[in-house]
Amino acid sequence: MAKNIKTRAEDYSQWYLDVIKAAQLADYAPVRGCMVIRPEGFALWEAIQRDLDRRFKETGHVNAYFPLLIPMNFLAKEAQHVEGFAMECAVVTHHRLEKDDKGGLKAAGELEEPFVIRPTSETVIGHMYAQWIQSYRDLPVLINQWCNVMRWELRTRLFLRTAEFLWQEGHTAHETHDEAQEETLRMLDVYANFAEEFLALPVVKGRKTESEKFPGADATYAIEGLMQDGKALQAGTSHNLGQNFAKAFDIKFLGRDNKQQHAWTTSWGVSTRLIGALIMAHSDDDGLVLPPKVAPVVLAIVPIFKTDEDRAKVSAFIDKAVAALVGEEEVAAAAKRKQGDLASYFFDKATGQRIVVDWRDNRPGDKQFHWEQRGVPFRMEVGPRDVDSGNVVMKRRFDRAKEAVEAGKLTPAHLRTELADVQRLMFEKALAFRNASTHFVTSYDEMKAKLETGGFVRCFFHHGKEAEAKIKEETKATVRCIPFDAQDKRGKCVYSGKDDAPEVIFAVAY
RNA sequence: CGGGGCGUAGCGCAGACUGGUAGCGCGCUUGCUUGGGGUGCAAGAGGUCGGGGGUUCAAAUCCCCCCGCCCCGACCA
Repeated sequence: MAKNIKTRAEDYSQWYLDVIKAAQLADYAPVRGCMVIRPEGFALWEAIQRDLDRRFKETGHVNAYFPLLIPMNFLAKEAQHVEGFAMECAVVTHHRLEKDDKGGLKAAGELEEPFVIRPTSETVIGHMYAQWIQSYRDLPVLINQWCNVMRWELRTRLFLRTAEFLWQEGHTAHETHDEAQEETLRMLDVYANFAEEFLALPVVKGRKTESEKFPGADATYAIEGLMQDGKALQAGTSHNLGQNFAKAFDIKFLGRDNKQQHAWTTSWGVSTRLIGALIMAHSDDDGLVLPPKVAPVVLAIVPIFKTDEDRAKVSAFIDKAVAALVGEEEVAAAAKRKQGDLASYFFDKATGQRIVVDWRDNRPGDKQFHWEQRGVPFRMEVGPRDVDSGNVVMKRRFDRAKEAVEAGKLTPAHLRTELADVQRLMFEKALAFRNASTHFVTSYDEMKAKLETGGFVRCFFHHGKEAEAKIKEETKATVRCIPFDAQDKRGKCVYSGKDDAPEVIFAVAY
């Protein structure tokens, strides 16, 4: 039992924070609502970036960078957009500091027009697109940027909702409505595939209702995941912005028909919130559990020895095992860059994933907890007994399975197969949980009862601002989406009793 | 912004009511010991007691003002 982590049953919120702390993923920053992403946490973001960026490139997108500061008046140009974001913007009003009479500092140089720190970049990017797009020949524009944004949230939680967070935002411009719609759904698919294949997180794809959509969008689509406490988490969104931003920022081009017209734009994003999703979806009472594809360290080897003689014996055995896994060349390279008591070897150069041997002068139990809490998919114990028997003990983090493996079988192919198995099993486990936590209801009473226990509640519902607000008040649940997989099924609304309502998914969400 | 709570070592806290040498646990450093799931012992380092002012021979402690943080609510593509 981990003594520094509360159990999920005891206190789910505290468990979440304890897991983050124990795995050293993040820390609170000196500024309210902000976090420091520590190396162990940032490695997860890097893995996410690496894989997603490849998927963006494969769908024809390129990266660029737009500025952090946005003229305040830009935000006001799109009516719904300002409505949605104005309240949570941080504003820069001065451009320099000077000494005050108490030996401190005070803001000098007040700006004529304040800037906002970007809460999202539709406005500034729209402004630039207006200059770049003149003809249908300039379309489509398919740009993504990786950056930070700031939203002055009143209540924050590490990774899930922080005042500043890292994300990527794709912004595209197209010649026709249909093309923009196709792009919007294409990127939703990219997110869904990424979540399921890479994060082992099953998601539901669907459209947001009017009251839940992005301010300024014609339509918002999202992927929704289910966390272990039965709450839903929006894991990614893709917006069809229609011509709203094109009109607000004057993105016009001369079409094939020789007429001036507004472009059709989209935007889509995922954030460091995905790290929160990873933790909440897979981790257990012993700490972090990482899907192998995300794990910076795939195998941690814990040597066990008492005497110098044993140590030499164990060390020789481990050297051989590691060489079989990473190759002699990598062993030599690792020896050169080695610092401290952790030997670190690249198992996969393309992803930077490593194998570590923990030579620190701690007790073996300490080391087990150390790597366990960090979610490392496999741990291997090697002691004199193992050297003598020719077997090693492999421990699988995901389900604590323990297996004696013949040393000769420890090949890269074997480890890759094991990692792939865990990746698959983790997805299957999460999927089984989600399916077991999804209920179809036919009455409002039944819906309320199911929402009490958490999970996705599917039902026929005539969505609309008023009804949704009322239901949220009564149950805390919101319409997560109008799922694609319901196709065009129609039925009697659980709330109004009227016929011909579409199927939606309700859940209490983060 | 409304209601409640809290600021004392890196972290978690006691001390305050009743003013009198600033403490405990964890962590950290060093040494010995131990080593197959969080060993044990010993020695040691570490402090503007959130800030300013006041009362007093004397303030972490009493009084006044300010600042910050946390929880509940409002807010949250």
